Amino acid sequence: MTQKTVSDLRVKILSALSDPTRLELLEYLSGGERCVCEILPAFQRSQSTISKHLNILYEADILERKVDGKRTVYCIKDPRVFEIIRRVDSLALTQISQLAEAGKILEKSLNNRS
Amino acid sequence: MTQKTVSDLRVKILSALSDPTRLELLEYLSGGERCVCEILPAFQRSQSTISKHLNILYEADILERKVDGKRTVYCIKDPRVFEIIRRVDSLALTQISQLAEAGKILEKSLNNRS
DNA sequence: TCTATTCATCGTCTTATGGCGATATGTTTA
DNA sequence: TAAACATATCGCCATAAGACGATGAATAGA
Repeated sequence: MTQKTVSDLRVKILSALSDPTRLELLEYLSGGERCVCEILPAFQRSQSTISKHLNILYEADILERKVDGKRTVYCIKDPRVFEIIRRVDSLALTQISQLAEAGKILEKSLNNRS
Repeated sequence: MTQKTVSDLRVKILSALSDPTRLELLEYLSGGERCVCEILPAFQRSQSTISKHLNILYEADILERKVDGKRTVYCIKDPRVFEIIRRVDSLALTQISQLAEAGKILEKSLNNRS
């Protein structure tokens, strides 16, 4: 039995989330389940690349997969994944505003110097 | 000006979080600020490796750094990073329990088959 | 000023990751 | 059963990432 610890799984989940294409895939799937043939035209990546990304999300237990005839349909397994992403976005937004703040202060001191 | 979008930053944050050593570093720093010479003996990694990991967390704006004499002190910049990690853990725990559930069902059906 | 301490950075190696085209597999449809 | 379709997988390449020891730069103390 391949004993999986929470530590292993969380690294796997976070790794799966740390790619721009995969984050876009999740956003795309937030609208509901989609088969690969719907997903493909929405992304400027080769079929093999998209398939690989979907599989990484599936292996991380983030996506669910069901085969329906000759189609394969993917969907979000647990919507809490979006809560995680939203919290990360929130952190990122704070970082951006702090950067902007620092920029203003720098600008001001440069003006005063002249 | 290197324009940073939220998308760029969130990938950077998530990438920084997707490594077991760095997650351990964050846990270690959850107890408060620590200088590198305190951190080092707590980890079985070379000094250069730890330094690099700390820098990745710093570059992702997750850690703050202040130089104090010949020491460098690191601390958590925004405690919300732990909320993110806790949510990921929560997802991971759900996955584990679902795995355990599936295991039981499989076991049962194997017993019935005999 | 010489030495020790603390830490970052460099160079190198090995492995992981993302990308693609080509091929394989399974499923409908003709 | 052959052809067409939908996906997964393979093999390859290029780049990124993690690890380490060695070196460099700054500070503190003798």
